[in-house]
Amino acid sequence: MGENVQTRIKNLLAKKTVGSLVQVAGWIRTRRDTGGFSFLEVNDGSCLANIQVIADGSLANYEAEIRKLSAGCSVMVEGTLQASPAKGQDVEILAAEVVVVGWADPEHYPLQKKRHSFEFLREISHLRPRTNALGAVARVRSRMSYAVHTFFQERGFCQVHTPIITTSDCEGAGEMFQLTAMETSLKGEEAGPQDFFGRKAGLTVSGQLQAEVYALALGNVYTFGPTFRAENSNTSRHLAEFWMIEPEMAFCDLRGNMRIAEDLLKYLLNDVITHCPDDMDLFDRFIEKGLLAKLRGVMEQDFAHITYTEAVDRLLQAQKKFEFQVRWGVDLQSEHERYLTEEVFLRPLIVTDYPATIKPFYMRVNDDGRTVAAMDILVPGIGEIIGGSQREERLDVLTARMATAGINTADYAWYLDLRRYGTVPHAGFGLGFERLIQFVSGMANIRETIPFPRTPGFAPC
RNA sequence: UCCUCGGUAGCUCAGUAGGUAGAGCAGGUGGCUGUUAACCACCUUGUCGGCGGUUCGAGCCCGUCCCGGGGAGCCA
Repeated sequence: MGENVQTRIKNLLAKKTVGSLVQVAGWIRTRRDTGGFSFLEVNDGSCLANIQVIADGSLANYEAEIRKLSAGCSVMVEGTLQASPAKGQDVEILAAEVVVVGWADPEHYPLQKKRHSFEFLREISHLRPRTNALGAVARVRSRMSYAVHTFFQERGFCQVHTPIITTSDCEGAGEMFQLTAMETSLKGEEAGPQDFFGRKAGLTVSGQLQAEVYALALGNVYTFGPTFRAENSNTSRHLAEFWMIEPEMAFCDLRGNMRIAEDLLKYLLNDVITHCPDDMDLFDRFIEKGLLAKLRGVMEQDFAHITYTEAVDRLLQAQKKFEFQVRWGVDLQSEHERYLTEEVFLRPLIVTDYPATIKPFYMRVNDDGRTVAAMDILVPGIGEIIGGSQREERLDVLTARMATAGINTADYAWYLDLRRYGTVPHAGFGLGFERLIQFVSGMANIRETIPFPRTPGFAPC
C-alpha cells in the first residue's frame, strides 16, 4: 500500500463487485464498537458516501489501534467487499488489514461528528473540505470548471490566458490592487516610472480588454481565471479574489451574446445535475430546500427579457414601496433587481440597453444615442450573475466616449488599434464563477464556494 | 465603508433585577448491542472577544477596537 493503487470509494460503490479483494485509503468519519468488532466509516473524498468497514476483534492491531480510531484519522484498509446484512448500505468491506497512517487527537481535532456552522468551518479552511457540505462544493466546483471548458471547446472557442498582472484598468470594473516591487511605495509614494514595469501596475479586475485582442484574431475566445477586486466590500456575494469566465466573440452582436450566455448557464446546470447527483441531492436536502426544482425550472424556461427603460416603467407602476426611488438614468438598486427577478418574472431575467451614462466607455452606443447595448443577467437570490455588452467597434464613437469619460486615449492606443485595423462588431460577458456555484449549490454565503476565500481582513492561508 | 444584530466550555446556545456561570452535543472512563445522529451510566472543560471606565461588586451598564451574521453601497 502506498502506490496510490487503491480503489476510490466512488468506483467501489458504483461497481459493487461483491467477493472481490479491495484496498481503500481515506479518513475516518466515525467509529462504532459492538460486541467483538468495530464499524469504521471511511471517506476518501471521491464522493459524498462513506464505505463501512468491519474491523473484527481478531485483527492484530484491534485493541492497540483500531479501538482508538476517531474522526480525522487516516487509514488504509484491505479486505473483501461483501453484501451488508444491515440497512443503511448495500456493501461493506470486511477488513483483513487496517493500517493506521495518521492519528488525529480527538481532544483537539476540531471537526466533530455533528453539524458545524459555516462560520466556524471558515475559521478552519484547512480542514473544512473534510466535511460533507464543503467536500460536495469542492467536487461540484471542479465538475463545473470542467464543464465550462467543455462547453466552449465543443463550440470552437479558444481559451486565452489573459494577464493577471496588468497595467490597464478595465474602467468601471471595481478597485484595483496596486502592485509594486519597491519598498518606497509602502511609504506612500505612488508607483511610477522607476517601478518594476516602468508604470503603474495592478492585479487584473477583468481580462476583457485583452480577450478582445484575441477575439479579433481568433474569432471566438474565452478566459477563465482569477480576478481581483480591492473594494472594501463585505457581503455574502463578494470576494476580493474570485474566478471569472469571460467569453468574447467577434462578428457577434448583443443578441448572439445573450444566446451564448443563456446556453452556457443551462448547459452548466444540466451538466452538474447529471454528473454530481449525490452532492446536488445533499444541497437540495440540507442547504436549500427545493434547489433542484429551482434549477430545473431555470433549464426548462426561456430567460425573461426586458430593457432598462421598460424595467424602470415597470418599477414605477409597481405597487411595492421601494426604499430607493426609481428614475430613468439611475442604476437599478438591489431591491429593484430582486423585485423583478424574484416577484415579477420568477426566473432569470436579462435586462438590456442601459443608459450610456451609467455604463463603461467600451459598451456600444445604440441608435437612440442615449443607451448602450449592455446586458445584465439577474437570477433569483443572487442578483447579477452575468454582465456583458456588445463592444463599441466604431473608432470615432469610442474615442468620443473616452473623452467624455475623461480617459486618456494614449493609454489605450493598443485597444483603439483594434478599431483602427479591421474592426468588427463583437461582444462578450463576464460570469462570476463563485456566484454561479452559489446559485447551483444554494450556499447562502459566497465564502463557502471557493476553497480559500479572500475578503477584507481575511486571508489566513 | 454605512445601518443593524451578535461574540459565554472544543461546537451550538441559555444566563432572569449588576451579587461571582449552566444545558445539549463533542471528549474521557466503564457497560451493552450488526451498528449507522448508536444506546446507558459516570466524569472533565471557561482569561464570559480585546482594552479602558462606572460600581463595594460587571457575562450583564458605558466608551473604544477586533471579529462574525443580516441588509445597503460597490461589484461578477
